[in-house]
Amino acid sequence: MNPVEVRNKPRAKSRRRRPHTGRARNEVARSAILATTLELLSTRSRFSVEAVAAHAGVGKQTIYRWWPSKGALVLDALIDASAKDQPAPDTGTLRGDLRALLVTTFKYASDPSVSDALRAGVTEAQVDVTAAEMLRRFVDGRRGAFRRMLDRARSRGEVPQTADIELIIDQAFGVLWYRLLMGHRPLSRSAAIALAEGLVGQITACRD
Amino acid sequence: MNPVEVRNKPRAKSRRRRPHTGRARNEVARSAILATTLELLSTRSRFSVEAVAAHAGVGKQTIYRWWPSKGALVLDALIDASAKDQPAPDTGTLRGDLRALLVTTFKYASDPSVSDALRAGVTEAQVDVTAAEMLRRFVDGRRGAFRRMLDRARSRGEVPQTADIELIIDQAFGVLWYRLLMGHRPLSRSAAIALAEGLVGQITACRD
Amino acid sequence: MNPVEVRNKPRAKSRRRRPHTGRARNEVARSAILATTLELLSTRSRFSVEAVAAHAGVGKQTIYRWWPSKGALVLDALIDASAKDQPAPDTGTLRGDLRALLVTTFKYASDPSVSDALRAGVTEAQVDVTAAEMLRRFVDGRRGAFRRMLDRARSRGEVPQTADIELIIDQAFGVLWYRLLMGHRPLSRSAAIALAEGLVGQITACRD
Amino acid sequence: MNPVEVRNKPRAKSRRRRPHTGRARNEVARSAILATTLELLSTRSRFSVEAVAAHAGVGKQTIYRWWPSKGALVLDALIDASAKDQPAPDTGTLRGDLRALLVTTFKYASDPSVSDALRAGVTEAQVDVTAAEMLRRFVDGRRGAFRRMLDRARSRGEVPQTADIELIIDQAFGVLWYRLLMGHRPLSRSAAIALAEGLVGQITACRD
DNA sequence: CGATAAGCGAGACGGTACGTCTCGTCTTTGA
DNA sequence: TCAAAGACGAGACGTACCGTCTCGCTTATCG
Repeated sequence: MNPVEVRNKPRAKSRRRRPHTGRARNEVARSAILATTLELLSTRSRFSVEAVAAHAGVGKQTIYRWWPSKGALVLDALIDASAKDQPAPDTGTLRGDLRALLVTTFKYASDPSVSDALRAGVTEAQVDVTAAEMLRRFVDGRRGAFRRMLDRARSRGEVPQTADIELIIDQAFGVLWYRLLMGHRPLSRSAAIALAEGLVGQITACRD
Repeated sequence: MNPVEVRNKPRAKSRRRRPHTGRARNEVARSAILATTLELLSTRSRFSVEAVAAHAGVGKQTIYRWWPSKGALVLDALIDASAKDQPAPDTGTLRGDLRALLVTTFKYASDPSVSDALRAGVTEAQVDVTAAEMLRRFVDGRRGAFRRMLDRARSRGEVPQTADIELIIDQAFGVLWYRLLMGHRPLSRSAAIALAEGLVGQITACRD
Repeated sequence: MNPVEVRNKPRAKSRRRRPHTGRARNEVARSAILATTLELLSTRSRFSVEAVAAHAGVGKQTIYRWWPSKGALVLDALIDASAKDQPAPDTGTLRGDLRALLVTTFKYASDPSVSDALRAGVTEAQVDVTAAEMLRRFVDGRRGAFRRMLDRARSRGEVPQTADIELIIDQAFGVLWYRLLMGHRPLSRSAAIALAEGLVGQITACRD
Repeated sequence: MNPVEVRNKPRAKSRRRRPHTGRARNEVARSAILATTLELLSTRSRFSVEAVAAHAGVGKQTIYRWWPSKGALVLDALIDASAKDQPAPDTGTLRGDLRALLVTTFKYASDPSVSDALRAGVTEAQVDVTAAEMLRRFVDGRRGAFRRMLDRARSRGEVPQTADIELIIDQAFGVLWYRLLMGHRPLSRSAAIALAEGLVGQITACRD
């Protein structure tokens, strides 16, 4: 399942002897809700929990039983969607890895349904603490993959000790989110490649 | 006053002979509304047009007469606030200019009241077309200042022809917005300096 | 409960097996709304749905869920209030019945809270179609009682065939509403008695 | 001119030495306002002062300079319209006079534009004190004509001393307003005649 | 197998805010 | 000095959602 999912409602009082009684959670409903969420986020109409419930053929309470707020639902849909995403390959060189990761990430984020979810996610996170925490975990996960890639390159001697890895990561994802939110320029493949090239130059320039 | 302001309601058909009749716009109300908007955005309570009207001692209609939506108001307050901002100095070198601009910009954006307005602005822009256009103009203005600085450096021979100026700008503002929205790391002075250093390295690395 | 009440929203498609789903209507809220409506109509301050909601401790939507408009609410409150009203007795003679009915009706309509509701009801009905229909039903109900009384007298031979019963009723209620709305003269007991006397004279004068 | 008109706004400060300065009152505007008021009351759209001003090509303040409130305007339009109404003839008999007066009055009140104004007038009077006073004067004027007619008949010996003239008048106008406001039956010529007949019967029945 | 304990679709509830409309007042400008 | 134009503070309108609370039902698990 999805380990990031919020599951705070049940388990209020810890009772040993009876771990669970009653009807089991309906997995069909769960995935219908998440799928509908992504779908409604894509159509640029106003997104509402009410609409998700109606469209997914589900009671509103079934949503609020498992997600504490609208923002949490949006973030969970986003996380759920990105779980299917496969990791970038290990090409053996910093330039190759960086290029592969950025191209993959830009391609993924520029898918209309994903980009709408990303936009909605960051929007909700500005208003909803739970969503903010979930977004933070999501972002940290993505940063982690990036960091592992750079650490691999460093162990191969391709990254000098003086290089500020976190700032490199900030620049990579910064461009992604900035273009996503402002829309002044697309998340194209060529942009990903140019960015990779620039960051390689920046990293190697640190050698001096 | 502010040239970016939305002024769509009056003046549908241009008539020569009578440029304006009726009571003039109340500038006191205008600035009270914008000031209150910034103030309410800073207090992390839910921001609403209703609250702005009440707090500014103004009728709700007076807001809607001049701003087509909540988002437009937020963006105008942001633009109005940033108009007071002074430009970064011309230091004569790429490194100096870049560092000065980034330090100034980060300092400005990390002011609590400004950062809340920036966050709210980008949030509203995701939902409100007018706000999106205004944000776009705001962002373009900022990018313009950055671009002029890089062009100056290029004319001094500090920037090679192969350097992708737009991408450099995206990286700079990308880090700003990314940290602002995710909050994983502050917009510190040292971060601005490190970023300037990295971008200088990236630009000069293009020489090869 | 009240058969005149508007109940248009639910039950679009008749399904046998599940006559009702979802939370049941809150009868406490319903009567609080109607009671508050009457109360606010009595205080001669401006009557508003917003005030009813606030004063009854109820959400505005709860009012609009059950009443299609302000006018419908006013009329329903009026109808609900008049349902408690008891019928006039059967005295055995036209003069007695007529006098009893008019005295009762005038007394009822001159109660300050009722008269304010009646005034508000007819006022709303001039602007609101639903309210107009409801007022019409209310008025028809009252006319019906009057007509049954006259029919009883006719079957006793006290009312000639030539008498225009509908016009008699119009005269009786006409005086009532006219005095209510213009306020030039009160709905006193003596006026009711004099009116009864006059109408008896008019009815028996038809014998010639 | 119209003696009933409210003229409270000017004359705020009594200055002797200069009985009149400035531009004289624009009679064209005055009648345009009243005519537009009647016209807008007839079209069953929502009637507003703003609409009257726009439609009459007049500033809103020009309306409020001469009429203290919306209700006063409505009532004045009503009074102005009914001033053109000619009096019923003196036929020499109670039956003839009564019939003539009722037929005339019903005919006048059933004119669509007049009936809409009457309805609006009584509606406004329920909410607006000035309108209420004006309606009262209007109603008293009409009652006066009726009363003079009955007094004439009484001096001819056609009306016994015991007859309650005010109640007779209440019945006549009561039927008018009641039908006007409830709309259950039209203000037809035959109804006027039947009512006249009934009231004659009622008056003469008092002789016993 | 029956009792108990959830989960579920449906939908009413108290609220908050939206963006619109109109009231009656105030102010500017041209005639 | 008047009148048109129109901005203003105020406040109600009716709608859209929020997140919560029932209702009557269905479905697991345990004793």
